[in-house]
Amino acid sequence: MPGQQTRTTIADVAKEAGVSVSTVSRALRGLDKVNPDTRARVEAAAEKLRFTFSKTASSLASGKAMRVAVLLPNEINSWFNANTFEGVYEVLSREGYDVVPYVMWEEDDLARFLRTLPGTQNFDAVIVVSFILDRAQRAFLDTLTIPMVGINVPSTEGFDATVRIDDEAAMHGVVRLLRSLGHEAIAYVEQPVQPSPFTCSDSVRMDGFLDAAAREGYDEEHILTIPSLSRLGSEDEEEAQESVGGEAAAISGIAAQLVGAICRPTGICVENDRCAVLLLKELRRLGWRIPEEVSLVGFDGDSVGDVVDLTTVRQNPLQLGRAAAGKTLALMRDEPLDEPHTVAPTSLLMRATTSRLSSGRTLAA
Amino acid sequence: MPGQQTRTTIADVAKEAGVSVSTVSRALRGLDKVNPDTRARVEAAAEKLRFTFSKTASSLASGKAMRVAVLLPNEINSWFNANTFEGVYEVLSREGYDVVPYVMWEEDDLARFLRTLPGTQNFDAVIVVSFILDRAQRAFLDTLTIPMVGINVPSTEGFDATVRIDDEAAMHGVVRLLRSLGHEAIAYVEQPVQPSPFTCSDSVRMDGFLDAAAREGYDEEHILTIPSLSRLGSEDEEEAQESVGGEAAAISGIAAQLVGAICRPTGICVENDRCAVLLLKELRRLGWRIPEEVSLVGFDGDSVGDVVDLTTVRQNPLQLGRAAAGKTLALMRDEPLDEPHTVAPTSLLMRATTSRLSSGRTLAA
DNA sequence: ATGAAAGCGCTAACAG
DNA sequence: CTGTTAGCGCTTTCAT
Repeated sequence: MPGQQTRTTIADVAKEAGVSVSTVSRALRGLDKVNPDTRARVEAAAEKLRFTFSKTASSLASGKAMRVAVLLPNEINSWFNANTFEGVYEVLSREGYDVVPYVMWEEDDLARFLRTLPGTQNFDAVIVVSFILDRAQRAFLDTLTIPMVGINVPSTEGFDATVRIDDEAAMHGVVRLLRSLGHEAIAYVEQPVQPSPFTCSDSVRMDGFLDAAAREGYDEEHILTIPSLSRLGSEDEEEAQESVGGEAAAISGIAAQLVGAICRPTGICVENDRCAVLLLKELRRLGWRIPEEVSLVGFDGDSVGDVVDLTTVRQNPLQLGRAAAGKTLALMRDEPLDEPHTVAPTSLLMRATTSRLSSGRTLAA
Repeated sequence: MPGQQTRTTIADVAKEAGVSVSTVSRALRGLDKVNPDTRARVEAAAEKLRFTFSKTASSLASGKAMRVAVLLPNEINSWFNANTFEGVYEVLSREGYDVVPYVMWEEDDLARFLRTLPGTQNFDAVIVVSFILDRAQRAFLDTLTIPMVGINVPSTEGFDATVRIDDEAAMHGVVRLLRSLGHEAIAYVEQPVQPSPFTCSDSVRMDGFLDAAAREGYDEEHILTIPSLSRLGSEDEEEAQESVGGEAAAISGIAAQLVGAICRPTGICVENDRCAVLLLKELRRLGWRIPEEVSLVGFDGDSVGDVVDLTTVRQNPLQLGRAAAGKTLALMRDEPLDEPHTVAPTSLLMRATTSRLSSGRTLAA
């Protein structure tokens, strides 16, 4: 049990190598203008003393935190968030940056986080994922001096760079597909149980669907929407449980709405694959023949869909994350960005949960 | 375009409030021994100046980094890693700690990381997930002064605390199940494509299986093992591709081995659910009737298994993460740990991919 | 190519 | 309860 072992500092190395601290700093950081011999001596001393820099001290002295914050809604562990984060991590960690996740549970968390941003150099950049910022917040971002990069944020305003997919266009593609398959009544299903009372940019998908449906000539009677429970203002706090029970119940509730609909939809689009596969299972259990009588389309390209060959809209959050990180890197280095705001592609993956509806064939009432 | 806006520091607030910096520090941190009036004045000044602390400066001065590192093998985005991380994050972020992930791709990364640990106070604690450390490394951990906490590490040696599931016991349960269902030839399948050349503690599962099989009276002819490709020393660098192609190919390779086995197994255990569902799909495609003729068991309790009602061994990495974080917190606060090393439960979840083998019934050769 | 010195923004004794 | 005084460990002009 040795006493409070005082950490070895750059000064110890300097003494050991017989040079000044500034020389040690230069040598160990690989800067030029250091005599090779000196450098070798310093490195040997550092090695011998098992010295490594204190990031904290370096940060304070240099003004660069070597740290970027990633703001995520609800959880780090959803398919989209986790993949996005991984992409960001991949690029930034390689360049020596720490990538620190911050999960926002309620609107207030975001506001609070943003408030801590100005004035102090805690981060070299902030990457914001999927949040819908109000006008005031976006204006506020403009006052900040560090790079702010958005991923799937509805507006580019306030951001130095953004990367996103085009949800509207993707939904339009889905609606066109359903129409071309002969579906005259369609439905959009949102993820029933939101993990927290946050409105994030997934919610633009439903609008995109409705917009596309209108353009494709569907009238109100032939469009069914099943919004998430939280949208309905159900304030049951029980719902945000970990237990899958709530989710299973919610899924069967959705299935019931679908089955009991006045104008029963035969073309269904679900907000994400995770939800879609559960609904698929439930609907089949209730006797719906998919894809013979009903077509189901997911969204994401999550591997859960592979097992059941779910037709879906694929996106690549890993790439989204990488792209955002690349832009962040450039911005931190004051390099010019040829295209600050980019749109990443999505693609319709046709698999086994969609098929042409035989004309004249209708579901029994 | 205002000039380099110099950040507002604690000194600015002090001046504004007409007090000393230390008073500001105390007031804003909520320490006692501060006159309520003074505190109010300071808070007003801080608010007015939009002041927030520089974490970096605080860390340097106080010696507490308020940051803990989480070391993860291969990727942050596997089911186990992501859930574990989320659990850790949940607990630690609530207490004001930054939780910083570090992904290790090769053995060297770990060694390098560990080397940077001594001497400098970059982290207040380190949480290590699933790594197998050699004797020298474990001994090294003992020399460190900050808390080291392990999750699913094979040996408690070198760690101040650990949380783990009992893989051996769980595998024993699986083997007993298969035996009781009447399976006389059994197989263990490892995840074919490892994301990186890392050996992490998942590999103890196969040993557990073999051990259990021996104890339950299976002889070598009736045990088939299909180790991961990387174990076989296949050095194809192509394999670590992102494309699912490699994985799909690997799965069908496994299926082929199973189908072509001299003593065809009817009870199969797969390292994890993700892999299991893919294999399930492929085996069914090849005409195997599961569970009527063959039983399949996964591992994890990943929600991918829900869709196909996969029988599996459930574990709860979220809880593992929370538990580890709790211990970490206690250690950082020098609180005593009543039980430094704990084992979390797993449970066998019987679903639709296992069933009793009708006696006398055999697969056609 | 190297050293001396002045901070970076804050905390933590120690006085008062 | 509040102010004074030293640093925390490193980077960075500015000399030399």
